[in-house]
Amino acid sequence: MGSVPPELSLDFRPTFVPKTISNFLKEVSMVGNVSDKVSKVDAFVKGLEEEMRKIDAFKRELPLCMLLLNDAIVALKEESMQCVTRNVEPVLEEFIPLKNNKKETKHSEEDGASITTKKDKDPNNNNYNINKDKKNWMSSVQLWNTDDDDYRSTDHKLDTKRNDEDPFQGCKNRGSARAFMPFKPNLGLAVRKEEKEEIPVHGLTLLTPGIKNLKEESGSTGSRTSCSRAVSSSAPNAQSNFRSGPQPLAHHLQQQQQQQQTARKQRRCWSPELHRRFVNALQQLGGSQVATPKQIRELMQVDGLTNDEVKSHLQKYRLHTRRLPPSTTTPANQSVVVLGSGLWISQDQYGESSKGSSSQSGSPQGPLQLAANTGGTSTTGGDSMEDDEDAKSESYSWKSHIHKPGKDDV
DNA sequence: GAGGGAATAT
DNA sequence: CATATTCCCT
Repeated sequence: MGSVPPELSLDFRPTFVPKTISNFLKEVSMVGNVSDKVSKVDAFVKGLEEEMRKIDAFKRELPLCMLLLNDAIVALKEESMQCVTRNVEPVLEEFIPLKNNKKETKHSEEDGASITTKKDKDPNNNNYNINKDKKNWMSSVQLWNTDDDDYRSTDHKLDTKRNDEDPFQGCKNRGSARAFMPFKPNLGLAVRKEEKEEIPVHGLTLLTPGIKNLKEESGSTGSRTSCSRAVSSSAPNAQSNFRSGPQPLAHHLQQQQQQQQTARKQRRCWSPELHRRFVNALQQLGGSQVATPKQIRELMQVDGLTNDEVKSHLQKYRLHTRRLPPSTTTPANQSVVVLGSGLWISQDQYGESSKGSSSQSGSPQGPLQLAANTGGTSTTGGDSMEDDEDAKSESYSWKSHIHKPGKDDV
């Protein structure tokens, strides 16, 4: 951190030649190596920032300078980001449907699944015939979905706020359930650290429903998470409810303990946005095989997300992907075959709401269920992808995102 | 504690 | 069956 970029140091070395931004960009664009590219840009930005700091004292005298500098910085940063996110020597991974595992038990290392150049040989194309029809799994855009929370009770306010950055906007329901989380009456309290009702995240908010389930440390030191969550009577398994009679306290405790033992955390499903971040993080970290849960979690910057959750997600992700051999050519802008945007989404919760038929009422766009879009975006083209996120469906699955490059996918 | 893998629950 | 959580081991 200490080093001063050449642009700033007083000793002008030959390395530093002032150039216009457009020249600079031109130059950078010629650089093949992405990381070089990025570091070049970053260095430049650094210089600009330093410059800005310097003239900060004179900002009143040089307002336009400030403006220009700022403008340049922002633009370059953007550029840099883009380099990183989409160009970063994409770690090529492809999805493999678990189902077909049988066939390709192993040895499918060199599957050619990919990008463009190889069409002459792909022996196992059949393996990868993915259902091109994507039943994407997201039905909401929220970060987490859980089965538990009932949406019907939320009275969406649906105000017209639609920030582009607000992941909520697409949310079917409870889009704006920020300040107040309508919980079921019976499960009143007990919000534990993990189950914060909402967690602001970089413009993302992560909602978790009220209750995951109870789990406390039993006296026997055994349990790992000694989370003392309030024992609301409405555990998912609601066994507790049944006999809440006048029984001795000991009994009660026992029951609680049993619950704790048996009770599991409510399943939370990954929203598209969340998953997008996940994938993004993976890319930055060099692929699912090398990224570690913690790193991923930190990169994702999602509050409330636990290592375990990431780990689990990662585990599954790895199951579905295989690293592709660093393709010889690697033109740096070939797109990666990553699952575009699937996320876990809860399984039931959507359809069945008995009373508030309009359950999802909130969704601004109306209840688009299974989007009919079957068109697989042909990834080959360039870096346009990850746009299929709007499709919503009730189901989720990795396979729905597998993409087969070959035109003839059978 | 973190990571990986596997058992188990949903 | 697929996914999510938890357990076990290192």
